[in-house]
Amino acid sequence: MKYSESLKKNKDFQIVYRKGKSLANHYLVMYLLPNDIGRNRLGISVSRKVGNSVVRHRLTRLIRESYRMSEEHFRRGFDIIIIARTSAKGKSYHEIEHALLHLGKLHKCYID
RNA sequence: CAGGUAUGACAGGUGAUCGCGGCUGCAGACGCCGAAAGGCAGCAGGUGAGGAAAGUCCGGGCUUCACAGGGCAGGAUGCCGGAUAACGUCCGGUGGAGGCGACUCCAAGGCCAGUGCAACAGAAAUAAACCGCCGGGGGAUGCCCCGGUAAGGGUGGAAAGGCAGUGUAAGAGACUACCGCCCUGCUGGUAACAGCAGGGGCACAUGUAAACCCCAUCCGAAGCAAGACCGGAUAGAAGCUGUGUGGCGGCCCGUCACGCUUCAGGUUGGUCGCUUGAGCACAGCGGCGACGCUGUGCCUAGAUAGAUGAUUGUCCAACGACAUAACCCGGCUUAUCGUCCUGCUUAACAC
Repeated sequence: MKYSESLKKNKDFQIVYRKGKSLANHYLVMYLLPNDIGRNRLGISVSRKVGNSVVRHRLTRLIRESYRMSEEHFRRGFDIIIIARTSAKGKSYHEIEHALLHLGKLHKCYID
């Protein structure tokens, strides 16, 4: 992705969980923490409770794709973690995308 | 035709746009990141999950522990022969069970080595007389006593081989024929076993060994977070001192190495292992078959928070099931929307 990379280390996840702001809707939870590298780092978490490996992979792909398609609308310089909730299981791309953008607007990091 | 049965194949196709992981080339260049080891951005080309990738139930390779040793304990397997690297898998047989049949199923060694267990019911459960039957004695009606009897009744998963006859007071392998069982011999078969002949009257007498156990065969352990290498950082304090600690799954030996234990703190980045392999395809030969041999051709994911997706057009049997490689193979088991090929079979029902 052009302006973003993925959040990998467990330690970074812990920091965002502890210090970041969180907002949620029916399908997703979003944690947000400003960083100082001028780029966004995206982490996606889908717990085993949601489903088996195939279900979890599909959800991460849908979330990543939704973010990628509207990447230029997000403000830069944040660590973002998206958590899929159990109700997101089996939902289509459009539903997931809608939920993600809704959260972005709530966090005021999404600009039309 | 329809049903059944066995085996095999496929697992949405295709176009456009956007996007992702390896690989090769440009390129041992230039640039960038990093303390270093090392790594990365760009363009082009090509490539990129399954029949079960799953469960992790077996077996093997590989790696390290000492190239892995002795004994005990423990575990696994269990008709015979073969295949294989190996197996608890597969193939071909034997025996048993089911089905009209094609065919399917099987934890299929040993309770005349020993020990244990067998609820309830039943008179009695490894031991037998409740009813009945028969004989004798007593009493007078519907019974009592003694003895014989396992053919009959009843209980049970199982009651001293079955059935028919002879026999008898009534009965009984007490005796006889047939069947079964056990023993011996012969014939066929590599063998499991089958067939035939002769003998034993049949035993300390039932079942259970997914009860202990016995017999035979096999098994060292831990796992790719295995392990090898490169680079960086670091801080100690207290205690114990040998019949000590660890390598080595449990115990005893044996053997090798070494100070050890507790508390506190810090670092935890990179490369390799990582895909050429008991590999795949085709042809020929050998074998009933599993499979083997030979020849020719091919290279077909390799991530490390983890790549196959999204949008849309179109086609089909039309919301396309189950389910995502993580060191690699051989199996087993379980999940699954459906579609199709081929062999074989058909009693009853329908035509």
